Amino acid sequence: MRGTTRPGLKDVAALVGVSTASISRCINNPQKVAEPTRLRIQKAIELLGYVPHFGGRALAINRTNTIGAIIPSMENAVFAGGLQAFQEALRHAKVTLLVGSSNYNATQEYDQIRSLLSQGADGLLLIGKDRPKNTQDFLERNSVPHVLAWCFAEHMSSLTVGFDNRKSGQKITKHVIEYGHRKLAVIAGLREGNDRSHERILGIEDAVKANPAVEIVAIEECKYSFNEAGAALDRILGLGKSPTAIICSSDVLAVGAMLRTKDLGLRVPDDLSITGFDDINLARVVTPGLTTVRVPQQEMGRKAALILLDLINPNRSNAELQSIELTTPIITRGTLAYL
Amino acid sequence: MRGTTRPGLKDVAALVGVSTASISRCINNPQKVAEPTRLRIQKAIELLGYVPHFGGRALAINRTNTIGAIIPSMENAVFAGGLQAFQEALRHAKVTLLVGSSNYNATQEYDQIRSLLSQGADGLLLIGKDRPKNTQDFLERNSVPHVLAWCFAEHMSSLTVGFDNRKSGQKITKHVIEYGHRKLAVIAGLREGNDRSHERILGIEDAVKANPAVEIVAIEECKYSFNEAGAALDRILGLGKSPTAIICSSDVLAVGAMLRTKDLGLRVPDDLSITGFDDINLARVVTPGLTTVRVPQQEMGRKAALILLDLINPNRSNAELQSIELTTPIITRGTLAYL
DNA sequence: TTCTCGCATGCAAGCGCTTACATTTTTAAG
DNA sequence: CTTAAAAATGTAAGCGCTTGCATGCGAGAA
Repeated sequence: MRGTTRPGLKDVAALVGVSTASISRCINNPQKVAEPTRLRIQKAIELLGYVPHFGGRALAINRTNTIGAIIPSMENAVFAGGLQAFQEALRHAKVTLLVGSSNYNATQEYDQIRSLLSQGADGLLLIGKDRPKNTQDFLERNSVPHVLAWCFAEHMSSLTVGFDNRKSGQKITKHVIEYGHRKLAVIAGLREGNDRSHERILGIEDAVKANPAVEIVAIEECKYSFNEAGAALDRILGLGKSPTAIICSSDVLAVGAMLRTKDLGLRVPDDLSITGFDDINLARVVTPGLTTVRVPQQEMGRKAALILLDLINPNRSNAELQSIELTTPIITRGTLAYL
Repeated sequence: MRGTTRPGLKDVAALVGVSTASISRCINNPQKVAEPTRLRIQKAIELLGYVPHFGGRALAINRTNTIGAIIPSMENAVFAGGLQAFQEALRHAKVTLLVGSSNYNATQEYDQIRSLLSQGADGLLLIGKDRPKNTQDFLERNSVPHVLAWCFAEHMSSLTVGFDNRKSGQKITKHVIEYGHRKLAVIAGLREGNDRSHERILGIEDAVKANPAVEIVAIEECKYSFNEAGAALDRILGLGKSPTAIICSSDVLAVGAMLRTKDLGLRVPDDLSITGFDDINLARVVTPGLTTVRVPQQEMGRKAALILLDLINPNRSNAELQSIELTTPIITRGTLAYL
């Protein structure tokens, strides 16, 4: 806020006729101020529209009550949903949310981390667990309180709130295999610097290896957009290996593939089965409904917030906080056919 | 960042053997420091992992390089998309984004405004133009640099970047009427405290009034969720007035209504036409595709960011900034039938 | 009445950084 | 080599807020 100088503590103090200390106390420790004074002060604050100056406060208490979150993309509804829940939980604790997005790019993430910290973030929410050494080092050297969401790992220096991407990938694949599919193809997000995508693929491979009759005829990586997914589908079909099911590592990809099948005149699931991952609104809305893996976005957001709030709480109970593993149920709709 | 005390300007100064002023200058005005000194300082900064203390800096320069955005909900993809573009533009200017959400609630919005400002936001992005007097007053009295998106108004104390919701509502309705529909119903977001919804409804009424043969048989308001929209559809159909088209003030509502028609065994558009508003991914993905109004989310986000950056620029050209009006094309897909 | 104690309030010292101004060093002209 | 101007660096005064400590006050105990 620039331009006119806003009212400061001393303006309020002058108006009320007390010292600035009392005003400050009235704001931070109301019970330390006598009732009548408190009321007069509150009235004056209201009247002047006084808002404490952030820098001053931050400098004095060395704390900003701000938490940063860096997500790969706001455009994917799955992160937006998690972020919404995260923010909601922070709001209740009067903590503000700083947001950055990394575009699935490690360097951008590193920059954003530095940026958010230099903006005074008391703690950080990050997505996923794999990051380059320099980023790791930075977090450790500065002992930045942080939690990782969208992943789960027990023995790690960071706390995590999420699910096991590999197991989840395995689970949906088993499910597809149980439906009788033997020739599978995969459309996944770019693995590079994206442990979620990477692990989901590993999980898919786990399930396939466990069953000699099953094979993966193609794995295509692409960006998270309908069109890219459509192109990936084209490449897969172009191979002529005729898979009966396409396992996608995200709903966006799955829906992109479905859209493309429609253009090609193929029917889902009669000609081709498709599964997704995330269970965002899209999955429910396409026809037929997308069989997918539900990711507990809200729960991750909310729980991550609680842990983070605890981590940055100056007088926190020294009880050790634990990583939290959540489950990822399979949501059965219509895109997966029995063979 | 808490815990270990981080290195400060004087630690760096001590290490290099110069005054803190030189360090500061080296960071903010490198050209004011002699080459060799500069190199030694940079090395020391790197070595210590020094990051300027946000509060101190903010206090000294009275600026945070932070901009706040308060959107009604992150869960609606239309805002998420706008926010993403907004953040992207800010990032290029090295400005950080603070986010709040209001849940379509004026009081929460007011709180968030205060909160973001007290977090030091230099400027604010808000959605829509109508807000209670206390909020307006607050913005003015503190002369908060801000821009309003998702709306357009020329003669207003605030700058706007968006489109005319009323005209857009009128336009889609005209379109529906041109398709031969005479009995219309409306499903809209709660008008209360939501000028976008309100104006869209007014626009719909404008179009209807212009044509005596056309009537609105029902207007139902509800929250932005599939289920609420479904319930609204039930109420409308329960009236027995058999409208031939439902105009929805948002894609989420339209898709919710479509989902419900499917459950009821009605066919869209054969039995009932439905139109949306926003043109988010959902609209493209449902079957049949949703005929809707495209809202230029990215463009609004990006342009709002540019204006805001200009507004908070301390040495800004005094060229008057203008509100920007964008167009909202109608996207024709399959949910609107010729009658 | 006098003394104590406790509560409400004021005083003033920083928190880490920037920057106008003062001082020193370097550069270049004569 | 002198000297003035320019460049580099140092000094120190805040920015607005919090908070330990000092002060003042009234109430209850002796």
